[in-house]
Amino acid sequence: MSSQSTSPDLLPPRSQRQRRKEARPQELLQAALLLFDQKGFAATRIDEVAQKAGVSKGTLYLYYPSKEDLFKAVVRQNLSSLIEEGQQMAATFEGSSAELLRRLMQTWWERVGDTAVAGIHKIVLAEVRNFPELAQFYTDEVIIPADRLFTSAVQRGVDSGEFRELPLHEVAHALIAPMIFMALQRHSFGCCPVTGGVDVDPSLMLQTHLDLVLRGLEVRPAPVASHLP
Amino acid sequence: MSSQSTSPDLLPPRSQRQRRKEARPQELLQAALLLFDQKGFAATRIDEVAQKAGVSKGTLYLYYPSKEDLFKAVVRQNLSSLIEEGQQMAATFEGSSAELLRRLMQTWWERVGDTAVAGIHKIVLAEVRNFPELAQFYTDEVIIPADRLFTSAVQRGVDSGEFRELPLHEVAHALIAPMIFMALQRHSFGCCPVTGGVDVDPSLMLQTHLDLVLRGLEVRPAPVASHLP
Amino acid sequence: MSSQSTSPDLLPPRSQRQRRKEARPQELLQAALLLFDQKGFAATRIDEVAQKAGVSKGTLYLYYPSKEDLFKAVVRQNLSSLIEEGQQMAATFEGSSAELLRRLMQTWWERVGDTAVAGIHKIVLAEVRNFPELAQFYTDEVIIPADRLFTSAVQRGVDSGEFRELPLHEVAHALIAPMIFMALQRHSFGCCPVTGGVDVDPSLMLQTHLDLVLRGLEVRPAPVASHLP
Amino acid sequence: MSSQSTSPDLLPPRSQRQRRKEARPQELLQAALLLFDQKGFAATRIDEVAQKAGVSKGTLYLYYPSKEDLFKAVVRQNLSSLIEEGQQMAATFEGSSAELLRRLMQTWWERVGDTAVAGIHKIVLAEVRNFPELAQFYTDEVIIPADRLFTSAVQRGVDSGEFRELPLHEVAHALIAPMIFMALQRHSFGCCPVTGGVDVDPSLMLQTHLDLVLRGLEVRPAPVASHLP
DNA sequence: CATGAATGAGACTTCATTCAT
DNA sequence: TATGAATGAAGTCTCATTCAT
Repeated sequence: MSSQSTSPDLLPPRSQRQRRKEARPQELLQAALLLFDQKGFAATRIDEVAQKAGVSKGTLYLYYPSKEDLFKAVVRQNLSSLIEEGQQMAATFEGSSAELLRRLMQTWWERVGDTAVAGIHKIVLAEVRNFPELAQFYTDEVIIPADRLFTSAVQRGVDSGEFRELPLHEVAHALIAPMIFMALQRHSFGCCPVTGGVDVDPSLMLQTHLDLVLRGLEVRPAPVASHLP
Repeated sequence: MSSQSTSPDLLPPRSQRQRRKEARPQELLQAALLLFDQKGFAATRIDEVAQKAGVSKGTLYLYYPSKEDLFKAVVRQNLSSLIEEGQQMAATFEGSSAELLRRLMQTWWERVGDTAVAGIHKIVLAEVRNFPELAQFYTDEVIIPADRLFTSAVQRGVDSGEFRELPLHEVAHALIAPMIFMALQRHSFGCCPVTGGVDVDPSLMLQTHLDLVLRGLEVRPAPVASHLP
Repeated sequence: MSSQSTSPDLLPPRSQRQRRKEARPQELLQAALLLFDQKGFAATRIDEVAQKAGVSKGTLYLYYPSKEDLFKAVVRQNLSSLIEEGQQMAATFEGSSAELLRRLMQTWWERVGDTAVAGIHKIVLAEVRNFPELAQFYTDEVIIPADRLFTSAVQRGVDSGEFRELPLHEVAHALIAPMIFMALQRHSFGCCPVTGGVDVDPSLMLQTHLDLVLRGLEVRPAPVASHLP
Repeated sequence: MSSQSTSPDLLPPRSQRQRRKEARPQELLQAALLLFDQKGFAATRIDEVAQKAGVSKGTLYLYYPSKEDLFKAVVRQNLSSLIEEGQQMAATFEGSSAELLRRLMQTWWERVGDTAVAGIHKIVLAEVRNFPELAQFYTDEVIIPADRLFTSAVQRGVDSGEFRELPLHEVAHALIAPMIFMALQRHSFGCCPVTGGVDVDPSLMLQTHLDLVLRGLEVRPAPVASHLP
């Protein structure tokens, strides 16, 4: 006890209440993410989010003053940070550009496509028209940074002579779209499995897609020159 | 009856009311399609659909006993015929398989991707979880036939030696996903343009995507350097 | 029956439903007036208004799309029409201006001061700050026309040489303020009678007030000239 | 204890916390007065009062166990002293009764009409029905003493032969009503100025009103023409 | 004494659905 | 068959009050 008073830099003892308060945002965001993914934006009830986080409705409003704000917080926590991480990785990557793209997409699949986070994009696609303010927010916070990340990686390959010259945005789009789309599909139909559904294996899909597209990007010698190194 | 089928212009004169009565389902489905596309399922109000179709709310309920039934009718009307048409085209197509794929996708873009019909898929992706019965319905009615159409076209190219051997479902997925995804994107953000949004040009995108994937599918001579370590 | 078809200008038979529909606005406005007067704007519950009018909450919203709109309708029905009536009376009045003022104020007391309508002004005074849009509405719809009515009557007296020249707005204010104030007082304390309250008799008050103010307005001969006709 | 009362400047030094503790009720009442005036009773939030007073919501509840109690405390603090002061002034006044009334009303305007205190009366008028217990309280504490103050002053004028004999309560009412009413008006519309509002100048109003009423009160020689039909 | 996180009843408003006409 | 007035459950959000610390 006396040691505590002499070393104030030690964490002061936290009351249970304080500890809960600090954990609240995390708990609320996690509950919100799962429910948004499951039901969409409009169909998710604030009460349900609060209940899933173990608090009352009023408490949720203590932290997020509206449903839209709650959604924005979920986006920020789950996507903005991830994109930034990807940018770090790309900036320091040393291998080939094809390899960089493989890594970026693999990471994206593990961290987003295969998790509830993918549901966020689903919501945006489906409901952004009814909440125009969210459209701008998501564009600024996610679409533009993500596009920048992928176009940079493709540009890197073009600069190094590894890739052909192709329209950057469109290539980036072609790269990520199948993955996002597969994620959407799985998050919609995947949960309540239907009989006879078309099963696409994600890792096989990822591999096939990369195989296709990276080969398509390659600069390759004209067939007659194929025996040159 | 036979006289009617042979001389449709000799139908006994119908009152305008009768004629309208027969057109009602069409008008209602059209109105519903546009509004579902614009607002999604939950946010579309029955009143608005009725109003757009020029009838009262009560009348709509005469034809479709619930909102969900209305939606199912919209799905049925708008997608089955299209897929069948594609199958016809594929069955009688004479050119290369690459060309067939180009045509299929071009057609899909014109008839679905660039129209309100694309909104149906958007809704299904986003809200099917809240209406599990629709998942099975949509799978049977749309997903499976569409997958069959594209896998057949790829298989055709493999059989003829035009394409490499690759997992069929996954290739089909990789083919259509970027197009559907672009359609979704445009149907969400396209309408309420945000500042700084990433603009993807559809026909450039389509061309780029086909360029990439068809090249990726091509069987090509193994590079001479392939036997090096 | 045949006579009906030949004389379409007779009122068509109304269903009970139709009759109720036509009476609804009246019933709702009456219920709203009483409750607004009793409880104020914020403390009046929409449910209670609907219940008092014998309909459900949803029905009220069919006629008045928000609480503020309901309030505006109450104002329009009860005050705008009354002021217009007063203007008619003033325009055609033939007696002295003092008599005109007496009549205007008598009428005001009977139709407003002594009825629930007085509660409307109470609400505006007390709560208009919280609903700024209502301030403009009430100013345009009530304050300005009422001021015009009274200043005109005073001006009439000044023009005819009956009244002294005094600031018009201020005189009008001095005329109506005690009446309004008495109405407010009675509508607040009057209902739940307190022991020992200061009882002001309305008609005595009205008479005294008019006696005071009209005498104050009179142009009177300087005392020395008092023996002239 | 006795030493303290004789040398108040020698109070043992108090910690700042102690001093603030003693000032708390004052600060809370002041904050409450301003907010009640600005927003009315129902629309004033306890949080806001506490925040304005620089304490937490819980602390406010330590001093005033409910919102209603807080309001009663505000009434008590702000009105009793003022009325008493007026009574002092009236009791020792030496000039004419007309001059006394002028002074009383001038003072009232400066100390109440033009300050947030006027808002208290506004609240009482508007919301006392929802809190019936407050009606009795306010009558005893404010209405009766104030009435006594003004009726006494009028009676003084009547006794001295300066004023005509008229019903006392009603004259008192006619005297103060326009002032209170103007205060109410200004406290409602004054803050959020509406376009085209009817502007009444307070001092011109006060002067006009006194001019009218005091002239109306004057005993004056009967007109010579009074015996004509 | 003081705090402020937490509560939960209750407000306004919306909208799918029903049903008398 | 067609209407549209009426319903009432359910949703988002507010705020006076409580209570563990």
